[in-house]
Amino acid sequence: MINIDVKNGVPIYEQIVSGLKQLIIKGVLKPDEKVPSVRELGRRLTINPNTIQKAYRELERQGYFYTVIGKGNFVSDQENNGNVQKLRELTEDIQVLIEEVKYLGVPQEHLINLIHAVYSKEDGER
Amino acid sequence: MINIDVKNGVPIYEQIVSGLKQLIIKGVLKPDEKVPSVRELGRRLTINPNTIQKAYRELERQGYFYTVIGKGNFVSDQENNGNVQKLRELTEDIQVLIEEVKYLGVPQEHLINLIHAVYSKEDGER
Amino acid sequence: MINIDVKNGVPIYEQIVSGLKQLIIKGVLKPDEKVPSVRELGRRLTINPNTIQKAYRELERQGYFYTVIGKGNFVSDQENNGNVQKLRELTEDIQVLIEEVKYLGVPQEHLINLIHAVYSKEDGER
Amino acid sequence: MINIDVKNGVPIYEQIVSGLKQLIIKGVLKPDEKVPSVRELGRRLTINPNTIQKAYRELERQGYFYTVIGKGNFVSDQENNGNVQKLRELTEDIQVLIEEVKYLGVPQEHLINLIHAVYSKEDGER
DNA sequence: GTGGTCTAGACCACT
DNA sequence: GTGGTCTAGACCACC
Repeated sequence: MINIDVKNGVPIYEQIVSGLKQLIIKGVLKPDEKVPSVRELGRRLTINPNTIQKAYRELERQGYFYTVIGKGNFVSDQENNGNVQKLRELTEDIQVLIEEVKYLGVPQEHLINLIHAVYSKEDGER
Repeated sequence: MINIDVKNGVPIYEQIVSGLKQLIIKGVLKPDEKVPSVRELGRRLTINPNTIQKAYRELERQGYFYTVIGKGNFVSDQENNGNVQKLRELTEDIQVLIEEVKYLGVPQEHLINLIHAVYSKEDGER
Repeated sequence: MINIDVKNGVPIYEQIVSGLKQLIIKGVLKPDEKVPSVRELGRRLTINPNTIQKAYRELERQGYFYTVIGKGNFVSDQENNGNVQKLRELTEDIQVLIEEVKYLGVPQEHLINLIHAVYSKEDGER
Repeated sequence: MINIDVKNGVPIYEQIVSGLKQLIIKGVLKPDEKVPSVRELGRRLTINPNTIQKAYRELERQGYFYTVIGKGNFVSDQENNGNVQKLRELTEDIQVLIEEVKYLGVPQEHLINLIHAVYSKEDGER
């Protein structure tokens, strides 16, 4: 489900965050679907549940999860998300990276192709 | 010159790295130009010179600086930098971000405009 | 474990780097084995942990270590290390030295014997 | 005559030392030949004569130069050099490097070929 | 003056 | 407990 690489220096909880985010973005996990419990996922990845817990809280903070006490964690629907703020940050990040690769000599066609590629990809089964 | 926020969680030396990288990319600092000495910049930002040192070594490692012992640090020329590896990583980062904003509902025209905007901007006087 | 000479001009952290590299090469430290923590080794050698840190980061950069935050440092497996660049540099270093001893009158048989000796040595229990 | 690269971090005086050593080893500079004065070489390389001076002193210490006061510096003849000590150090350096490339997977034939190549090369005009 | 190394001691993030 | 960051202050090598 998610690949964790303990050797690459990236904190494990962050790898879980981006891993789950990827699954949501690719459409593998769909809105209102239940995600595994912290203990369950901890057992599967042989990782301390505390670490999973931390990742889940972060995903909730970022608006990808919502928690129902006593029931578990679920994937948020992105429709009604006050995501203006997040979008601005992401766009800014993209811009900084674009400026960097431009400085390193990448032609803009290369980037446009990349965008086309991403947008023409159908997200699995979303 | 650079704005440092000591309490936003991002390590100070990383903020210096990205700050100076920005100045180089924007063309404010030009190839072979001398950058402030570690002590000088440390004084200006009221930050310990050791921290500046760490940032400078990182910039050297990434190919943006070169050091002449006893003289100072200088901006590298980007011409012949074996930057294939770095470019691949950057492109991958961009792709992940693009996928994320796509999921959040950003139309691809928006991104294409962003690219055009960046590429039509003339970098100061580079 | 490692002998440090603080007054021979060679930086302490470099002595630690080559010392540990030797232990790895000789097979005393094996892949995925944990190495002493920075504090622990600092205590043993009565050297500041920061200095050990610097050595460990260098070993990581050279591909001999990997770091798991919160767990410790471990010996890397050398299988898939993009070490082409490193190999070229090492070979060049060897060539320069060979030219130098040749000039000083060492017969080539002497060097060939040296190579045979090194290659017939079994590395401990690797 | 000698190429100095101020950008690569290697102290300039060391680059001069190895550069001149190379010229001697390759046979370009022959025993008892006079080498340029510190001021002359400093002018040619646009480098501070103090730095050249330091390099010359180091070459004298290593037995490659001898100084005649009031006349200048000359290339030593290697015959009557108490070079046992130096040879031992060089051989040890070579051995360490050989062990390292062996660990990285270089076959011993590769090294033997390297030796043959160096020894079959005729040193220009020595 | 410049960068490079080292120490002592402190605080934080990760597991 | 582990590594990662930061400070303050010191000494050395290089030019």
